[in-house]
Amino acid sequence: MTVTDEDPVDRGVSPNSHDALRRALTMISGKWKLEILWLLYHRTHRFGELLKTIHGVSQHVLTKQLRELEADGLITRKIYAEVPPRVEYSMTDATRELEPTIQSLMLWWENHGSNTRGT
Amino acid sequence: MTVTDEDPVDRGVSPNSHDALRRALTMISGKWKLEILWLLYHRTHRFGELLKTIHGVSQHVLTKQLRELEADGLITRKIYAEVPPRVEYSMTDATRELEPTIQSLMLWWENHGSNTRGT
DNA sequence: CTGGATCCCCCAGGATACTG
DNA sequence: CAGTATCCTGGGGGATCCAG
Repeated sequence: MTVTDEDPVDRGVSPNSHDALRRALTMISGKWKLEILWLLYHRTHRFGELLKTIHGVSQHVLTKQLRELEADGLITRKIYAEVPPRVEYSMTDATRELEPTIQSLMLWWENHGSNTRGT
Repeated sequence: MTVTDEDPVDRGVSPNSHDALRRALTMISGKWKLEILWLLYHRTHRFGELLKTIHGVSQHVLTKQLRELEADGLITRKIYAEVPPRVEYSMTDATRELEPTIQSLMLWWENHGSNTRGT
């Protein structure tokens, strides 16, 4: 320990780690992203399914969030060139490996976070 | 509302977990919160120290983020009734226990997140 | 069915100035 | 030194309509 206020390395991370962290958080901080990922953890979903299942989200926003998740490599978008268009979204390896972290956060929340400002 | 057509898979979580999760994420999603927490992991800091160390943040915003963190029980604010006002911020138990989760997220980022958009 | 294009609202966050 | 009080802007997210 002996953290002399000048020793940036002590937990095995670089000084700018919080910066990378912020980006990581941003990737999953969209209002519906967690719910989307959650559904995709179970199985592949079509756009319409997501729209129906996630109550309260509009196509516009859902599309946007999906696009962002895709750009961040968190989900895969597969388009079927059929007459009634069909698009399926599924998770990626990255998403799957993220799950333990999510679990970790959830556990923490249950222990410490849920009893503060309940706004 | 419960999950609809899929089996209650269970990764040890309740149906509405994504909701709680979002709140947990929100708690640490402020633009400077991670950096603040990071500094407080090392040691207690005064307001002025944080303001100087965290480049780019204004008093206004820093104050706001600190207030939010405090309201969420992530930091402690101690005021010394001295002539030159002194206020010290330090982390709480909750914060300390959150660290592994943060580490987990960081590791994930290094493995999967850093090679997508953003560089 | 999927998902653009528009318009709107709200608020986190930035800049600046003023006090106890 | 620490913290308010204003004012301002960008962008996330909502609603609605149009299109391939």
